[in-house]
Amino acid sequence: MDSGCLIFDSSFFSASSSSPGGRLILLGSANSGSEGNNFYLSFDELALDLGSDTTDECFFFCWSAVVGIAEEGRASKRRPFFTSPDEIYEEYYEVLPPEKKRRLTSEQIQMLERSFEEEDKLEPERKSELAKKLGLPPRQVAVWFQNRRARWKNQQVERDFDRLKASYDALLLDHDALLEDNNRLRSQVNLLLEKLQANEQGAVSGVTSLTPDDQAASSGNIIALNLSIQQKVDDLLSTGSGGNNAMDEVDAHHLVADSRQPLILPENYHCMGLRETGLHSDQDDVSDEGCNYYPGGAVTEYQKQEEAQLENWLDCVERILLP
DNA sequence: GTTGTCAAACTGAGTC
DNA sequence: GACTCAGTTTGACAAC
Repeated sequence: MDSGCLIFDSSFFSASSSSPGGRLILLGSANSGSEGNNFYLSFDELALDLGSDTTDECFFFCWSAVVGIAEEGRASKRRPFFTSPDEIYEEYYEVLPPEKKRRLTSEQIQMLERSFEEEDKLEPERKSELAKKLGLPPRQVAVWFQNRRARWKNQQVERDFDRLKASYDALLLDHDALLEDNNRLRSQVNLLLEKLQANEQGAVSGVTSLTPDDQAASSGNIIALNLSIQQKVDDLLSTGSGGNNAMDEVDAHHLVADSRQPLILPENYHCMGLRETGLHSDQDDVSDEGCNYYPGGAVTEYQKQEEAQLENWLDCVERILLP
C-alpha cells in the first residue's frame, strides 16, 4: 500500500464501468490491491487520473463513494461516507502527502482569471464554489487570488510610471520652450538697455545717440516686447502652459500672485511709445486721444519721463524673467 | 550546469 | 479565527 490511499467498499464495485464511479474502480482494481472486502487506490494514481481528463462531476461522484482513508504506518482509519463535497476536499488534501508545487492548468488559470476580472476579492462562498469547479483546495484558490492581486498591483505601478514619465517628458518640452523664450526676451531687454544707456550719455552731452528712427524703433520694440510678454502671460493664465495640468494649477497661480501685477504699465505708456513717424502697434487698439507726442532731437521732459518709466518697466520685466 | 524569471506557497503583522 | 497584505522563499522552467 502507498503512503496514502482510499479504501472502497466492495459494494462499490457493482457500479457500472461506464459511470464515473466505474471508471475509478477500474483504475483502482488495475493499479491497487484489496484487503478483505475493501479495495484501496493510491492517492498518487487517483490524483493523476483526476488531473487529466476527469470532469468535476466525476470527481464528486467518485469521492462520494469513498468510505475510508488509510495511511501507511497507521492502523486503517475507517469512517462513514462523507456528508459534503467540502468535507471530502478537506480530508483528501489533509491526508495527501505534501506535494511539490502544483502548476495550474491553462484551463484552471483561464477560469481563475475570468473570476478575478469579475471581482478581485474572494468571499468564502465564491472560494468554495471556484475550488469545486476547478478541483482545487480552497486554500490554493485563495493563495492564487492573493498572488494575482499582488501581480495586478505591480502592473498598476508600471502603468502609473509610464503615465508619469509621459507627463514629465511633456513638461520638459514646455520648460525648454519657455527657457528659449526667456533667453530671446532677455537679449531684447539687453539690447534696449544698451540703447537707453547710450541715450542717457547723449542727454548729458546734449546730443542724443538715437536718431528719431531709432527712438521710434526702440519704442516699437518695447511695445512689441510688452505685448509679447503680456500675451505669454495671458496664454498661460487662460489656456495653461502647453496643456499640462500640473503646470496649470501651480505655475499659472504663481504668475497671478507674483508676476502679473508688475506688467500693468503706466496708463499712457503705450501712447508715449507712439511717434509721429506713424509707427503704431497693430495690436494696440486703444484710442490715441490724450497721448503725449514728443519731437525727436534734443532731450526733452518727455524723454526723461519715458526713461524713468522705461527703467521702472524694465525692473518689472526683470522680475518676471529672472528666476 | 548555471542563471534569471515567474508563479505557487509560506510567513508575520495588522485588521475586523 | 479568518482574512488581507507585503515581503520572502521555493520550485518549475526556459535560455544560455
